[in-house]
Amino acid sequence: MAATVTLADVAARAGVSAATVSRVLNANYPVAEATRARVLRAVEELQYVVNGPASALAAASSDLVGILVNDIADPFFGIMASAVQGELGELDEMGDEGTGAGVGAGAGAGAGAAVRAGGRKLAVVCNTGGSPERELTYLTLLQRQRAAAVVLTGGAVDDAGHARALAARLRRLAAAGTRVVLCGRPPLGGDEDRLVDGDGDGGRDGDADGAGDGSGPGSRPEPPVVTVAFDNLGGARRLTAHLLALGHTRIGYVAGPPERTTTRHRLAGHRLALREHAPEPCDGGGLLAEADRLTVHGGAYDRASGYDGARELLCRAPELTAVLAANDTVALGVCAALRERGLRVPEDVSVAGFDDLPFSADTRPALTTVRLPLHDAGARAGRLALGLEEPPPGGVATVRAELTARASTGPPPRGRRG
Amino acid sequence: MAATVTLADVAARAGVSAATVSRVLNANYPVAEATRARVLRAVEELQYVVNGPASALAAASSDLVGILVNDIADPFFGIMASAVQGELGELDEMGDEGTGAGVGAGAGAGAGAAVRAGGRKLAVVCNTGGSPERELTYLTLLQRQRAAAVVLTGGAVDDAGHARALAARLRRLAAAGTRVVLCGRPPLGGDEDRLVDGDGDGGRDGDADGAGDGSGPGSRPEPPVVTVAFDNLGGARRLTAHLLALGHTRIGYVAGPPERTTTRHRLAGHRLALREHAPEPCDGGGLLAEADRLTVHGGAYDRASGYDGARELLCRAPELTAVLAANDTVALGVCAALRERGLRVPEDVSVAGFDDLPFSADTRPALTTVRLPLHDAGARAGRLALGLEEPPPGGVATVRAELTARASTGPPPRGRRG
DNA sequence: CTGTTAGCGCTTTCAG
DNA sequence: CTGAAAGCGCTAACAG
Repeated sequence: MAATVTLADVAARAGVSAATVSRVLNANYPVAEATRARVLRAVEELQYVVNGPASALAAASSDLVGILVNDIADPFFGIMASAVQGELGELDEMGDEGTGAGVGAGAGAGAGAAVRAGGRKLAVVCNTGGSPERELTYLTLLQRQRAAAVVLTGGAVDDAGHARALAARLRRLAAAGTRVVLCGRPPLGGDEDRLVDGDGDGGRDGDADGAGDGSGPGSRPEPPVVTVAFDNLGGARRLTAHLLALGHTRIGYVAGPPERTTTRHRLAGHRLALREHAPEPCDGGGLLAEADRLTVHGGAYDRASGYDGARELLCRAPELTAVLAANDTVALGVCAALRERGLRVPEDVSVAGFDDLPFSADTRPALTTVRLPLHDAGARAGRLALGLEEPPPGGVATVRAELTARASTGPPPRGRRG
Repeated sequence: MAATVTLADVAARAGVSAATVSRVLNANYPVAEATRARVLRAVEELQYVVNGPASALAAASSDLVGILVNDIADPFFGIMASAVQGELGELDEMGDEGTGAGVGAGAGAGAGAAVRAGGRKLAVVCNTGGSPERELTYLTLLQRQRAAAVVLTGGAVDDAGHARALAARLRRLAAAGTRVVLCGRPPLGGDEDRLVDGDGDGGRDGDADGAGDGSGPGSRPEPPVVTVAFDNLGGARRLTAHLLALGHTRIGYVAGPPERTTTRHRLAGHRLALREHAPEPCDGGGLLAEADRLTVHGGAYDRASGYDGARELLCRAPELTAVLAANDTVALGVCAALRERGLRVPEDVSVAGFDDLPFSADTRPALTTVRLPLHDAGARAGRLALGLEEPPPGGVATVRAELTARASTGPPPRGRRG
């Protein structure tokens, strides 16, 4: 176990002080070119690798950026995480190398990587499995590491207790200098619970379409937790409206786990559309009244939930002509269950998903869904996490969820029209 | 920005020494129950969070476990990563809490997470995007953090230069005490290049089944890099044999990026089956001779490569009756291209994938593929990384790749039979 | 069982 | 431009 080489070793070898080596490595201070070269050579010869903990301790900061996801095996998160990470990674190669060229070239590919762990961020993704406890745990771990930033992706668990605990920890993180951004999840202290007590922000977050540069100088208090949210409600509403317009009135809904914000918002959008459909109270009430019976909740956003949910729905209401799924993966399961019953999609039953994951365009029939700009949202979150982009006015950007009608939805079978 | 609270603050508040607080937090030393409670309360009141870098520096070790993946948006990696992480996460709650119960209960859910970041590992996944440079970079970063373990998943780039650089860095990591495990990738210094030079370890890595407490000081030889590999070659061979048995002889192959080990091994298996098919040199030679013309390489393991590849193949050899894809995702693209040409699967052309990702059973027609035990392999890698499981003899375990025949393959169209 | 005493390896003023 | 020195916050022997 070769005694690990330290800064001091490099310094000795290069015949300079540790301070100088540090300055060369961090490129944050002028150093004579000759000295610099000597140091770099020593680093190379000794295969020196900075001791992260030590430098983090001394500098009171680290280059860790944490990305929390609910399910790493789900492309929904994979795509966002990948986009976030992509933004961070782009700071590559010669940021402010000062004297430039020589170094990058001189080091050579393989070995170069060893030396330059310079100003690069270590983006890591943490899989919470959707558990609030693990989420908190990871946040603690990240806080412990003095992470530079944290990005939380995907819906949250909508429980007052956890929401409060989470908000508290997030604010503490932010206060400690870690940038916190929410991506694909509602703003902190969401809908039912303001939680923004002590902050005393006078004005409502009014500016719907802020013309703003948002860099409102000076006056802004603590760096807030910034959010890139999806318009789940709006998307779901448009999706249901699409079905309604096709003539469906018996619409089943295989929702996600009931405690998740994503589930709730999509469901809310669905019901909103239902309510809007018939201006007269009685009719609208009719569809809405049905809604409860036609909604089942799955235990996860997975294929199995879709399969089981659709079977349940079919028992409960064999008359339905359309099934909405919590997301595309769930929709896959719904289709499977339908086929098993000998029902054709969309001739007998229309099916729609949500998210527009890559495979959705390739299923047969191609899946009608609501497109979420996962990649863009993730990239934006990444930039926000790095402080490369001005936070949106109010700290919250809501990105549009676009109806993407494909072949899995069509008019209800003749004679069954609403 | 509330000045962060330190161990000393907690110690003062609890009226004990810093050492005692440390002992309580790490539960690695006897502490009087009363004192312990006092400390815990102080921690709670002060919302203290351990400074990771500081403790890592002092203890010369960290609780970071890195999982490297080629593409985090690909479920292939997501599933493995999730499995690895699952193993690490299971160490949860009261490992060796000593005095037991009281604490876990006393702390309360939300707050509990804050305190106990005890013996838990921080499993993080790093997305290399398939780039060898980024792989090296992440390894450096991880080494910098003195990671406890590193798991590299998925195929490698089969280039002598990179292989050497990678092997070198991996061995250095291992030498520095980081456990290194390869999952779904061929063993280090793989097929063409041993690379185990200068290490001068007298005895072979002898202790096959160390009765070991593992903490064996000093005497332990180098902890080897252990591998959980997939039998890509065997799987591909069985898959092609399946097609051959159905009567196909014009089999197209949309392979992955040419430089990847995974691509090469699968292709090798395919060709092996082709060669084996006809004992007579001339026939076998015939199929093999065709193979080159019927093989196209994609730039990635994605849908687009499948789509483009299939189109190319169709131009080149409209007579083919089957198309093998680099993996299931690629197969999706292949099917899309085929459909576009008005070709039915499997009536006109059979299609098969590889990996058996979750969606593969749900596509129409259900995809014939080769099932890889992604989850099991990941879990095993996780256990290996934690030292929870004895390394396999020779340090390499090869897991089977099983042919999973479904509806997307069938006999070639009448009159076109080989 | 608990306090004291040294550092871990690096960054960073502050002087040259 | 470079060196010297003083910690960053925690852990790990040692003594009590």
